[in-house]
Amino acid sequence: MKYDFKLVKTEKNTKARLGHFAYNGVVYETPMFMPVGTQATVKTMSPEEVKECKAGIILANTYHLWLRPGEDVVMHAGGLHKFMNYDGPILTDSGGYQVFSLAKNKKKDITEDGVHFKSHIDGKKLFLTPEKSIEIQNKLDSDIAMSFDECPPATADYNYIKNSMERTLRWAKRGKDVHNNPNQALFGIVQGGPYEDLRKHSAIETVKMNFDGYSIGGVANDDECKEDMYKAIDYSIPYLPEDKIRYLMGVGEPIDIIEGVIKGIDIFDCVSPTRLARHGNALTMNGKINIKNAKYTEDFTPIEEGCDCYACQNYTKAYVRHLIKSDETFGARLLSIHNIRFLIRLVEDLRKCIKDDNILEYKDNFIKKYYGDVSEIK
RNA sequence: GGAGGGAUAGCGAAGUGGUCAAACGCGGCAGACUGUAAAUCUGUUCCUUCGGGUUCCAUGGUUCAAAUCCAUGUCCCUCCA
Repeated sequence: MKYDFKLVKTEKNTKARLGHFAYNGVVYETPMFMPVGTQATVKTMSPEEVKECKAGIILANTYHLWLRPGEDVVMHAGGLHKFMNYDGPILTDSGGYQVFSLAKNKKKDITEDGVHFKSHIDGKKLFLTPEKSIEIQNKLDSDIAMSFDECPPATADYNYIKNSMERTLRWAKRGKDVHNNPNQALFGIVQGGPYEDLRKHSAIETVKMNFDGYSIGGVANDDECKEDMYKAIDYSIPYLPEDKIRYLMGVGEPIDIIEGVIKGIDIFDCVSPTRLARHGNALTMNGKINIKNAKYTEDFTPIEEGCDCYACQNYTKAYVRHLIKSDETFGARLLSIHNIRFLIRLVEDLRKCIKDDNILEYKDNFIKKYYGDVSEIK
């Protein structure tokens, strides 16, 4: 395995953990936020810009790269790192989430063997199995592969989630059995919705298979409330080993990252910083702002006062607003840089809090600043 | 000088007697976005004290009823001299 994870410290008042993730001679600290680059690119950003934001691991997606350009093309290019020119660690998602998100309103057929569904590009019939997902990820040559799981919708009932979770366990075993790349870590995924018994069972059984790391999935789906997400974490964490990385999949919002860290999560990923950026929104410690709003027309201050990112160091809200309103790609790029850097600054703050044992105080102050006087957090 | 065509909301553009305060696109204003089918999607966009009021170049006319028909004027475009 190319990386080494060490738990360094646990915060005094919570379960928050400080860890060291060593990769190719570089030590990255956890908690960490991982930018998402589904199609082997963090949308609008160059790898150099991603690194300037002090990113560590980034994500790419098995499903998308399988369809286009095809895993063999990436393999012939010399693997994902060479293909996309990123020498930091890369994690590939298994495609399990795409079965849920792409086929949400379309026909799909989830069987014991795998999932039949249709390509979002040309409608071609596709069949993805746990073995196939691992095989593709092997060819992509990511550093961390994810098990192929099912991500049931938040609206699913207990029985559906129970059956789905049990199938995900069988799929995890099948994936692990065919995974034989010593240079690639393989993570298991805990499912089970917001139910304590299901999460517990899923966590215990997944850990028995001895993966290199564990993630909590099926969280932050459409319609899911924060309480259910927090339950999913609380019900899973006690059964995960201390010495392995814990990954909360698809999260997220700044407050959820803070809660996740407090509950013992080490790494996070989320599309929101880059998607929000492309849609004209900037994350700041004083809340999310919509740079398109008329009030920023002549606001010649940085996106966020005190931010050390390239966008804030060199450009004003008025300029970024102009770019976004004019549909210029540079605007989306500057906001993406800022938002990625914002979440990474957030986890930097949290790491310091773990060292200083004052993360709860930080959370209280964050909520006051980010949400203002509003007592209710949506 | 002659022959045609046209003027519709901020802009472009449908509509050619009533169901028109007027499709649609752009622009404007705002909202959503959590392992990216998302540089996407949604709402709203004449005025209003929410009863109603005032619109489709202008003026006059026909009609129960006009953005729509008629007359005149103004401006724009194309073609022929």
